[in-house]
Amino acid sequence: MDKGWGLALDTSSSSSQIPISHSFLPSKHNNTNDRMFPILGFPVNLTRNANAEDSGDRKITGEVDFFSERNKPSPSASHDHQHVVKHNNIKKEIVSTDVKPSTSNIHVNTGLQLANTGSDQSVVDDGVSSDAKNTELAQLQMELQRMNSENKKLKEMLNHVTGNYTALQMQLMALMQKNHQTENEVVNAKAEEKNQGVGGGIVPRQFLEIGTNGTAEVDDRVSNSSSDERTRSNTPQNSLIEAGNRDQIRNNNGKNGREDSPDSESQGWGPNKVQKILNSSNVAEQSATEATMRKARVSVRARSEASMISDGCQWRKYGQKMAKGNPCPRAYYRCTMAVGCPVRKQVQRCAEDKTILVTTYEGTHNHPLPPAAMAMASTTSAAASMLLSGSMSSADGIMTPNLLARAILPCSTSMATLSASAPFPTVTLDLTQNSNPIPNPNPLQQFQRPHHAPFQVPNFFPGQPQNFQQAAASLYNQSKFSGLQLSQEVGSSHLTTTQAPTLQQQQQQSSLADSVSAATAAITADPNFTAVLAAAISSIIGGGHGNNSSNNNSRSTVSNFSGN
DNA sequence: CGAATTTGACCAGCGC
DNA sequence: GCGCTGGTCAAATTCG
Repeated sequence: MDKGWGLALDTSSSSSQIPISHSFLPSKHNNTNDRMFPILGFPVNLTRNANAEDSGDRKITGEVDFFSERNKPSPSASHDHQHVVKHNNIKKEIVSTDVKPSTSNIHVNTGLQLANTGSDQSVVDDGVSSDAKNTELAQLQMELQRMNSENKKLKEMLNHVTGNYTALQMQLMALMQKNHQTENEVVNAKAEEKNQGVGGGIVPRQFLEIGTNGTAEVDDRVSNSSSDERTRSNTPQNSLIEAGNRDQIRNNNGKNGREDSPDSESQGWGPNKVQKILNSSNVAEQSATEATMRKARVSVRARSEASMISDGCQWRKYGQKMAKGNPCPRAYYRCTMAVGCPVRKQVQRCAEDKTILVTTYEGTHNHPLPPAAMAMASTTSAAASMLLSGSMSSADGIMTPNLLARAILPCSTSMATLSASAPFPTVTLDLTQNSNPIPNPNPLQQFQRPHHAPFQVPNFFPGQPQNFQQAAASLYNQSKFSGLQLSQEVGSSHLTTTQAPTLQQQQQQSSLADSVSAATAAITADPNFTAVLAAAISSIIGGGHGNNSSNNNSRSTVSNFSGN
């Protein structure tokens, strides 16, 4: 259940274990076992009270690392009441709390007590006067204090923003889902209205084929609703016999009279779906819409040694077949994160290169997604939307492959391809190809994340690296969840790399935002998608009756694409 | 013991 | 009509 959730943000901690931007983190202090956590380069006891003010009530004794070589105390200082710690081969002296404060025994507001000279300020071995040293120390102290408070503010801001971001993300998902239903109702109402005009409650197939080419798979799916209408009114068996209704047929006429398992019943594609459809035209339309979306497929090619990439969603395998022309079996999975989620995926290794795992997604999740699943879901969903949107309405009826390639993976040269000959409109995101090493001016650059070995990342498995760049960050981050492994080579050559494992928390904190942001930035690079997205968003904002632009587009343009 | 996976059977579409 | 293929189901099996 928790697969892929390992990087979920935890901003609820009441302790001081607040993830800090790794830019502040020196690589040395990476062992959290010692309860030292670096803030602005100054290790501070992690267990301090988070509510403590920055003033001296956070006195930390014996766990304070000295912050600068230049502040190295005089070696001749008395050690009577001092802890002596060694760090970075520098002997540092820390006054214990029982030392009375004095002008020479400076209290740093972070709780540090610097044993600069202690009572031995008269001992100055470098010829600098104690006043000058004290002045310098005071300045450093002030600076430290300022940076500390700034750091604290930044942390709070970061936590706040991250929390808001996650919350908004979930709200958006919920809204989209809700809007989807509302839209279906509207479409259904219009359809019924027109049905009455046509008469007999029988919807001519052409009515639902907004596209002119007429034979699109999607149209078949869309016509499911009309079939259902027909079933409701006339119930001719043969009226059900058309593409996309075999499951319903099986359910109605199934010679085996199979008892549908709760599982299959719960699935949007289960045989009992027809009963639900018969009971609710809204559901029928919704299923039709889902079917429409489901027809659009997004195939992701990535190198992986695992049998399946876990993309943050929960999948249940329901079948496996040997496909023609491929010695590797094809596995069928359905999403089990929510009852009735229509999303399914096929996983198969590439016949030519068995290190390449081809995952084909189909459908749209009808439930909120965990953050770990957001990246992949939004990426595939966006690709599917583009596939079914006006982006397809180019002169030749097929989108320029590189357009989508650039939109989804802007850094790539031709990582995304479209298949018009396939039975279903399919977009393939190829993450296996080497992209050109030319530095990419893409804004996604800012989303580059350091990459490290798969430390503590669940479901990380060894795999062959892909040399895609930062624009694949949308998938890069999800890959950290999913187990797609990016190479160290990638990380080192194309992504900023540091070696401090303590960056994990920072990565965790930022990966979600980066992931979604990167995907968003990448996807919205395409003006066509931007238009679709804008329409979708405006429909959401406008009360949920505009999102059908996407679906209408789907219906109207996908036929251009099916080509069969 | 429940959940997940495996696997053989079933079914529809499609081409011949 | 027949065979092939892709997709799905569900009983049997395995796994945790």
